[in-house]
Amino acid sequence: MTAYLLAAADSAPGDPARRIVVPLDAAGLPAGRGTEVTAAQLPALVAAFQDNDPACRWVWEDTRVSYPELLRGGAEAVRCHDLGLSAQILRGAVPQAPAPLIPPRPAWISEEAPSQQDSLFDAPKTKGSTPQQLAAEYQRQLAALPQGPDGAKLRLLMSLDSAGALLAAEMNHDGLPWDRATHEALLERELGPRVPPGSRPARLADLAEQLKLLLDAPRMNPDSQPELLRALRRAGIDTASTRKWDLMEVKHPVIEPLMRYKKLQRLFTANGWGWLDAWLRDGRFHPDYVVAGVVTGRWASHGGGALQIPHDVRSAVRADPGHVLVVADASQLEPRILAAISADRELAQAARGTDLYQAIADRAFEGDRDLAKVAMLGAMYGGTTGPSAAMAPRLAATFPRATAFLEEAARTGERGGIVRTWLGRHSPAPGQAGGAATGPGGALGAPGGGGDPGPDLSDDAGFSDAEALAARRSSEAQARSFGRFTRNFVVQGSAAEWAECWMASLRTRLRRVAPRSRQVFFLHDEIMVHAHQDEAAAVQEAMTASAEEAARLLFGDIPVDFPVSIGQAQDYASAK
DNA sequence: GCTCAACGCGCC
DNA sequence: AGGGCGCGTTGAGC
Repeated sequence: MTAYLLAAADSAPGDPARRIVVPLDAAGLPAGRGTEVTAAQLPALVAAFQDNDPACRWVWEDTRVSYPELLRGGAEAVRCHDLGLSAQILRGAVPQAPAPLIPPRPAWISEEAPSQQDSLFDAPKTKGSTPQQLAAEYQRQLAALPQGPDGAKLRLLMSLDSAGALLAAEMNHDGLPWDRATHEALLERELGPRVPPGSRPARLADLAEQLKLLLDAPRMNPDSQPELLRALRRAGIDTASTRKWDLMEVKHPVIEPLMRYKKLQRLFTANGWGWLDAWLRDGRFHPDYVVAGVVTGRWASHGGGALQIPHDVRSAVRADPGHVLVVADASQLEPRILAAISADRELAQAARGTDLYQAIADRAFEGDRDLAKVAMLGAMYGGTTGPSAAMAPRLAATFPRATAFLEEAARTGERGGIVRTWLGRHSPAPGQAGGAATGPGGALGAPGGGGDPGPDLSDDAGFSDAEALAARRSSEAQARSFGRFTRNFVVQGSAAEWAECWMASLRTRLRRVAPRSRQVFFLHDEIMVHAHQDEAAAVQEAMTASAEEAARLLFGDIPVDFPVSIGQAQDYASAK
């Protein structure tokens, strides 16, 4: 298999941007001078290379920069090696390796203002990497992979993220078919006619007036959480917050209309007419996907909340005439992944067949499926309270290897350690993780080892005993929080690898068996294909076959099933 | 005028 | 005292 490096060529100021394609040998070294062409000529050249060499791989710095230009020119890459994503994988996995020769990739790239980005193809004004630098980085990455199975897994992980990046660019290019009329009819039915910016639609205005009356708070703004909370308290409602969850416990005439207000307000602000104006182009929604944008390796997205489309709004996702939406999701993916990565034979047995939770229930919970589900989810998320905690011992007795695997991951995190997914993606070090998982210790210092109570701060000037105790409590709470993070990381991250493998396998398969059908959406454990009606059956078969291939590629021949449930319909809401 | 944190809720 | 996200609003602070 040949690899070709695709990079921006040096060009003199004022010259049109040029691209260069350099063949690489097996070691990743340039094998020749390469071919230099204009941007407009590039898609045809890429297609010609692939016709000659259908198994070739394109090596480039950032798929999000290089690939859209090819897609716009009508060319599709068969496979690629994304140097940025691969460097990101290596950075965590092979800390002793030399530093990358290219700068870290930006979190995301704005399509609206590409000229303001330091992107690869903005040459010559920006300091883009040279072909020589990129070839050297490719060589460095191949050399940094350890020998043996760990290296092979990391290599597979790089391939998967790279394939994901190709698909992400393709799905962004094609867009998700979206019917504005259906969406607008839904908005009008729920909210009333569209109103000018700055005012509330009729239904929201009515409900707001009702809330003010019921709470006897004529000046209250229900969109202001502090004002709402004060008004609720004044009305004698004892609630910890204005959260839906807390309010459900309360008995008061205001609760029902308040819940309705919150739901409609959410629809209005997150997926209302403004959303349509901002994100819909020519009947398609074009979200920016960020491959491995989540620390666990899951995809993230920017713009329009692509991964949080509410169920009610999904009816607006509609197939074109002559097409159908085929939607598949992996059933109970995470516990099945747990069975595979922990090699728990009993859990693997339970994972044969389509209803894993019932099988767990039959083994450990006298057939109580709900209890089994709560217990299993609690074990994977680190639940420490309620029924999930109460059922933990029974789960541990029945599935000792799986529970020990999770406990080990949690203890590693509590010590401030690092865990890895099945293919070797590493968790961030404590304090490196973005968001809530800030790691144990924090500014007060991580606990040194398991059981270490931490430094005695009471000797330090300015700390009272009470402050020292509070600091220690906070430090221990942070350690437990990081333990829950690493506990979940190993499962969520490995599941993301399986799903990306499933998705990449399907991408290859569809080009063979359903060339007029396109993958248009990917949501953690769910794939949507906009299928030509003549190909819908072939798409379904491909989805099942790809799931089997993903399991085999990741885990080999193990006795764990990964069933996918598939539905098809004209719209997304009906297809699930 | 801007940025940022907190809150709350949508998805898995 | 349950993991991971994105995003809209409000309100505080600069």
